[in-house]
Order: sequence, then C-alpha cells, then structure tokens
Amino acid sequence: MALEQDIRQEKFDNEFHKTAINILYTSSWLYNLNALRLKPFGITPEQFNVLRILRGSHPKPLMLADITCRMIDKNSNATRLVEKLRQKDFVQRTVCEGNRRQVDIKITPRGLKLLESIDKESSGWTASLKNISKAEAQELNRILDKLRD
Amino acid sequence: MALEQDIRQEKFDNEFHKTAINILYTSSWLYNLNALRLKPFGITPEQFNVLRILRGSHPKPLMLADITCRMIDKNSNATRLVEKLRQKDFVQRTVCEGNRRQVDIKITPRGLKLLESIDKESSGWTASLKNISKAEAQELNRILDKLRD
DNA sequence: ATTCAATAGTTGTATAGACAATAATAGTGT
DNA sequence: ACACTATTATTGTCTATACAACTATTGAAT
Repeated sequence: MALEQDIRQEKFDNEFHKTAINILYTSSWLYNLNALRLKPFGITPEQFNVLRILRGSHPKPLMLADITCRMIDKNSNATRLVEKLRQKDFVQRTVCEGNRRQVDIKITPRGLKLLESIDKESSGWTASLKNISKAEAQELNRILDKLRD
Repeated sequence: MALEQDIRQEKFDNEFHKTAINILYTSSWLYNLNALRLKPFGITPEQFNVLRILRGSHPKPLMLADITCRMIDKNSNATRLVEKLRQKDFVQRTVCEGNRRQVDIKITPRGLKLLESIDKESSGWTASLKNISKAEAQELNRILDKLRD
C-alpha cells in the first residue's frame, strides 16, 4: 500500500515492475535520510562512503581505482570526490613513488575524527531500518543478491 | 555473497547496515540497466518516468505539482525535465486558463508513439528481475513497504 | 632503442538531484 | 481597494552521475 500511495500509482504492469519501482523509490528514501543526517557534518553520502572505504584500509593507502571498485556507484568520479575531501583536509593525496601513474590516497587524522564523531553523534541508517526484523533484513538481502545474479 | 564481492567489503556493522547498502547498490544496478535500454531511444530514465506518468493521465493534462508528487524521486526538478521533453516534442505545455499560475502538461502523439515503441522493442526491467520468483518479488515488496513505514 | 599497447588518472560536457530564493498569480479579510 | 498569505512554477548554484576524450607513465615486443 505504501508505495502505491507514495507515488500515486494504483497499478503496475506486474509484480516485478512494482519491485523495480519499489527498489528505486526505497533507495531514494534511504539516500535522503542519510544525506540529512550527514548534512550537519558538512559531508555528502558519497563523500562519506569514500571516507569509510579509506578508513577500512587505514593505515594502508588506496589508489583511485581501488576506491572506485569499492564504491556503491561505480560510475561516480572518484577523482572529483577525493578532491572535495582533500579540500576539507579529510584525505591526503600523494603521487606514488613506485609507479608515478598512480595516486596514493589516505584518510587523515581529521578524517578519522570526523567518522568517529558521526558514529557517536548520529544514530545512522540502522535506526531507519529497525522497522523490520533481523530475519526480514536477512531475507531482503538474500533476495536482492539473487536478483542481481 | 554477491554484494560483498561487488563492493569488496567483507564485513558490515550488522545485518541492517548491509541491507541499506544492498538497497542502494541494487538500485544503482537497476537504474543503469534501465538507462542502457532507454539510451537508443534518446531518453533518460527520469524523462521516461515523467512520460509514463503523463500517459497514465492522458488525455487529461497534469500540472507540474501533480507530476512531482508521482515521481520516484520527489527532489527532482519537474520544470527542467518537462522542458527537456518539450524540446523533443514529447510533451506540450500550456498555461492554464482557469488558473494562470499553473501549467498544463500533456503527452503528445509523438510521446505516445515513443512509449509504444519502447514497450514493443525493449524487454523492459521486468526481464532483469526474472531471476527471482513471483513469490520472492511479492516478499520483497512487502518488506520494502514495511521498511519505510 | 623504438614503437606500441596497457594502465592510471584527469578533464570536459551533458543530465539530474538538493535546496534556497524569487516571481507571478490567486484568494482572503478588512 | 488594500494588504497579507498561499499556491504554483522558475531560476540559480552546488554536488554528483554518465560517458567519452585526453594525458602521462609504464611495460612489452621486436
């Protein structure tokens, strides 16, 4: 019912069509929640994602291609996202000595501190999803993975 | 398994965190498939969505606010999407006589013909989702709706 | 050594999302 | 009639996605 009301559409071509719309709509809903909670910290969901990726490999740096392949949206432009983060001093860029084509990117102490305070002061998405049970979350994950197979 | 490999991330904070990422990632995957199939027709998924909304109410026109509230992404800018469609002669804009603040938007015969040929010549998203059963699609829809409650 | 292909990243341009400011029109109350 | 408010749409600016063209560097083959 929710979806039909949210986009004022009573009928779909079939159950699969509805599923497609439902995923896109729910994704947009989730994204907006996330953007809202991150806004006080002066960071976008995409930038946050890059920072988390860099924290994941810290203290080892990553090159741009590494970041890209870990990103949720592969078509995004890591160069420009990283540049935004560098301007705010959340990451550091160094041309790699061993291979001067590649750029080593590391999260800075300031970047780590930012993530820490976001973890502490914000309940995160998890809170937004607690409306479903853990079993339902697992089922959702299973079906979504199967979908893309 | 799929998700962990696709974004090279072995661990998530918890099942709900994984669910959030999974929805965003699957949405991006779906969006790209849809963009790809629409590209030969010279139209984007967002423009396609607006056209379908207009066909839904045809021959009755809609005003911009009507389109916005039916759109998957409410933050999008209907004015500019409609203008793109008008330039291609897929929709028609007329200032409403009864209330000169609002603009009546109608799909043109050319717009209807475009949708028809897309329906005919393209298998649509439905095909991309047929990897799951109808029961699974229903379950997915149920959980997603509950999620956003 | 020179050429050629592969790798890594940057840049340009079009489209769209986020959000605030503004303009135009209509309706309401006095 | 006048001021005030609400409605409807447009515009500006920043961020991000989509995709192709381009630069620089490295590695491989002859």
